[in-house]
Amino acid sequence: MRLSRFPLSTLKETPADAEIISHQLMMRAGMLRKQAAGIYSWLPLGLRILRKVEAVVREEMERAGALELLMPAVQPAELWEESGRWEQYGPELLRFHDRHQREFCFGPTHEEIITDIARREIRSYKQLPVNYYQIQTKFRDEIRPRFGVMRAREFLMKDAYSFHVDQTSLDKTYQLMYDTYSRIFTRLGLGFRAVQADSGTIGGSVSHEFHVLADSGEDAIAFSSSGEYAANVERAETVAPAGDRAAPATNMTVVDTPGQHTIEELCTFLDVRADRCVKTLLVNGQESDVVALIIRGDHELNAIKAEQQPAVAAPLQFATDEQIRQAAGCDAGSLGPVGLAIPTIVDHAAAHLADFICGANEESRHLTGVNWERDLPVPDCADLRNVVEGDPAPEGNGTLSIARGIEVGHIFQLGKKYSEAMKANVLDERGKEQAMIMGCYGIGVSRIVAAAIEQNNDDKGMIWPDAIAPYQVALLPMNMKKSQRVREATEALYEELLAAGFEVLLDDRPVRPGVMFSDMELIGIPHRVVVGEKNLDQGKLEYKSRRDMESRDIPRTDIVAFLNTQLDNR
RNA sequence: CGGGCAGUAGCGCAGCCUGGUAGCGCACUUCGUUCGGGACGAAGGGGUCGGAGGUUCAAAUCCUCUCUGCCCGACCA
Repeated sequence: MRLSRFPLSTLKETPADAEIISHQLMMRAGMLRKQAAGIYSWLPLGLRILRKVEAVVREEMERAGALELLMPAVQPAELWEESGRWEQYGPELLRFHDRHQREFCFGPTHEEIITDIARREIRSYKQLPVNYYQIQTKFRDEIRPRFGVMRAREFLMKDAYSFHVDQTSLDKTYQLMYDTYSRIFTRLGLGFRAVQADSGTIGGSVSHEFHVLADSGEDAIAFSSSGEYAANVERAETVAPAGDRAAPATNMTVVDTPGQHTIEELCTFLDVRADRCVKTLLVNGQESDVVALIIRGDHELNAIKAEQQPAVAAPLQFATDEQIRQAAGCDAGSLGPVGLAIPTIVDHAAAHLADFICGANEESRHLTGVNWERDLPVPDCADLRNVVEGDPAPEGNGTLSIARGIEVGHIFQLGKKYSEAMKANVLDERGKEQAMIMGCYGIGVSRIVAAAIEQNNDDKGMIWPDAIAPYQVALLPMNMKKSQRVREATEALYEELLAAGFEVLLDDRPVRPGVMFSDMELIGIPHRVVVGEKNLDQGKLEYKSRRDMESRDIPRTDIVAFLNTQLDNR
């Protein structure tokens, strides 16, 4: 491509609403234009990258024997009513109706459609297993779209759905998809981790997420030092402390704590560490009005774990100030478990404390030297908290570390949730009708573009891995306007590189060299060849990798062979 | 949904308090000089100041309503 025919509009200044580096660079490079909150146009430069990601995903899905199809973006409400999700899904589902007042939604995912297809197309176990996939635009009406295409409302996704006659077959395909995803992210040049995950609203049991590691990631993932265990913090299990609780050493004492409400304030006031305190959280109960959850002062409640407790109402909802006053006779900042006459669940770590500190259920009073059994009965124990750095790993040895990740892939074993609800049956070997077992597998294609930038950038701009670079080689003539030799040499080289199969971006604009350099660096073209008079005199060309600090001279005659050695996907 | 901030040229912003010719930088057009790291000079084009209503001789500026965007928001217990 000749840049003289490509409306590249790079910006020196960063648009004010772009917060993270990938969004800033995509805007500055002119890859994207925002049309509305969380809705973007992909301009030619950006689309080339998106299509490359798509191509790698498609190739690997084909290699894994999956079959591409294309389902409608607009889906009829009836199918969603059949699966029960028309009620369940909530405001994230964009709903509308046609001129006949029939209800539709813009698909946020396609379990209903694919299950409908499978129940019509698949009759016999002999046709199984089968794995269908598509690469298609989804819409999820996120509360707070942000970070450009990282968390957009409209986005491009690869979604796949497999159908099986038994669990063994699903296990096999699930493992194949796990391996395929690993291949895809490796080919895309991304640093990633597969982690155990919560399956959320899609349903099902077994599930893994694939995260690109980046500090700007919205998810926290925990992994063990031994490398055997990795899980989203949402579902990473804590291990109950081993051994017996220490024996009480002090008496329970009421202390005056005027104006002390937060754990932090209390710790400073009493000069103790937060792990000597417990905090008491009141949430709405399933049967009782409220339920008390007790966790150690330095720990955080895990909403998913709390919600899974039978006594706790789902979705998790904190008690109002009024409910708290009614249940405990005080405000939230003075709550404690002693003498609290409501159902109570305590986290393992808090249950292991001796001589701890808590609110006295009375304004400006706390209790110190509190001990389970002696001062109050031990309530039900459960895993209620988020894991923290240094916690013991739940499986195997070692401790947990926590890193930030961007979720770019998610695979689930769905089981029969949809096939049973929608009667997607096949005849098995004995001629008996059976609901098919399903798996589903998603990749956020547009999000990968942003994630790749988060992982590959410097102060000059993006640095594309060869596999997804919009163009592989930037060809920059120095002073082409004046120098006929440079012009002729560049034209010849351009044709030669194209003929050799390279994707070349020729900067034939009448601009100064500095502009070319900084533009090519901003848009992250991984390989750069400069044609200048001085080098031509010596029969050489100048090459520089986007990742290198220094350029080097390459004999003109060797350039094609040399570039072939530099590009890692040829 | 709640709280905060902001809408002025494609982008980044000033002007608003104290009403009176709508500005600056980048980008864009033309000419000239320059030409290996975002050049310089000169001359230009581009605006219903988010929208509606009001106050006033006069509104980007003051008042009311409204729309849009951005940021923050379960956890003081």
